[in-house]
Amino acid sequence: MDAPRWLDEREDRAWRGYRRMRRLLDLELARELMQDAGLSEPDYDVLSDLSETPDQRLRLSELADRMLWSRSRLSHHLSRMQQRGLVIREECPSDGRGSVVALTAAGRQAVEAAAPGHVAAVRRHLIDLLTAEEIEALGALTHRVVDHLAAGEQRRGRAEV
Amino acid sequence: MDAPRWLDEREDRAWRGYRRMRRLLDLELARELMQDAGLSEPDYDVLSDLSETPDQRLRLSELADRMLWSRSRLSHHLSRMQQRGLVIREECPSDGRGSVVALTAAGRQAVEAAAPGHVAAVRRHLIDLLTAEEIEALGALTHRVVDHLAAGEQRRGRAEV
DNA sequence: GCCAGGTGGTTGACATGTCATCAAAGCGGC
DNA sequence: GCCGCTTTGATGACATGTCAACCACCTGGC
Repeated sequence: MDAPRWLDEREDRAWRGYRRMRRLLDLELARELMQDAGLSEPDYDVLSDLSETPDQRLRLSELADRMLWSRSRLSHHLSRMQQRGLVIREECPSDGRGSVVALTAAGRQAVEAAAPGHVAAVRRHLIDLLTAEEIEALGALTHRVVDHLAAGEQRRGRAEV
Repeated sequence: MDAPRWLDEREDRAWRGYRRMRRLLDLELARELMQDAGLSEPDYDVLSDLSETPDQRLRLSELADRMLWSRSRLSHHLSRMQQRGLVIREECPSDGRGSVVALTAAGRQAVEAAAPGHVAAVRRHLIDLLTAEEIEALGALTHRVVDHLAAGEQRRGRAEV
């Protein structure tokens, strides 16, 4: 193994800052969301993704892919949300194996009630603290990293049989 | 409630990119760390923080604060790591309630074996994909957000009795 | 010195996420 | 049409994290 290239001071600062921010920002957003709307972040993400689709419904696998969740996780989570009346499972007309999740009226109300406050929190704790250039840079850099990771996954998918 | 200020296109791009990156980067780093070194990210963080202290040992509360973990979580996790022989609990000489966690020889070996690969992964999937300006910007922006959140916590701590 | 209240850490019950496995249904070659 | 293989989603066992309750000990006012 070659001598490892450790992180220099600036790199280390960025990396530690990123991890700290991730943790604190998550905690705070989750805290406020739960307090104000009674939803966890995963709840909100599911409802939000569903509410953005034209028909307020999605195939499970499609939703899982969008959210970068495993099918198993989604299935468990939807069962809990279904218990609470936020979503409902329907049969898929075009594929007998499949299911479709749909937003219920209560689910739609829940996202609509939660969204303004949640967006405001995201602004207050992140977006509004950044300059226009930083927002631009953050968008560029995160997408580059995401594309790189997605490409890596592709490669791995082909490689390992 | 005022009309919510939704995110504009650039803000949305940054926010979505951030969340996607967070998820994918985490998964990939955790995957490689487990595969190469048999450690989870929480394991690595504990070992890494301990190995950075002069004496390879810390009070539990001190470690919990540094890691932004609850005491409960730390206690549970240390029990598991202790089972595996990576750390050991000692009595605190100066405070009869307290405990101290110390790195074992095996624990030290584990971090030292894991570190080069992990740093390389962080470089490969994040740091080396960014320009010097982006690294600088990421460091600045994350620290600003962290400071803001920490200040908010302070305020809340005083406010709610 | 002693007691009231705070602090440090552990614990158990519960919520959530992961992994492996499974059944049911689709798909494709023959 | 049939059979093997894949895909979809559900499920159960397990790992991990959270929350509230708890004990032991410290600390400060009296």
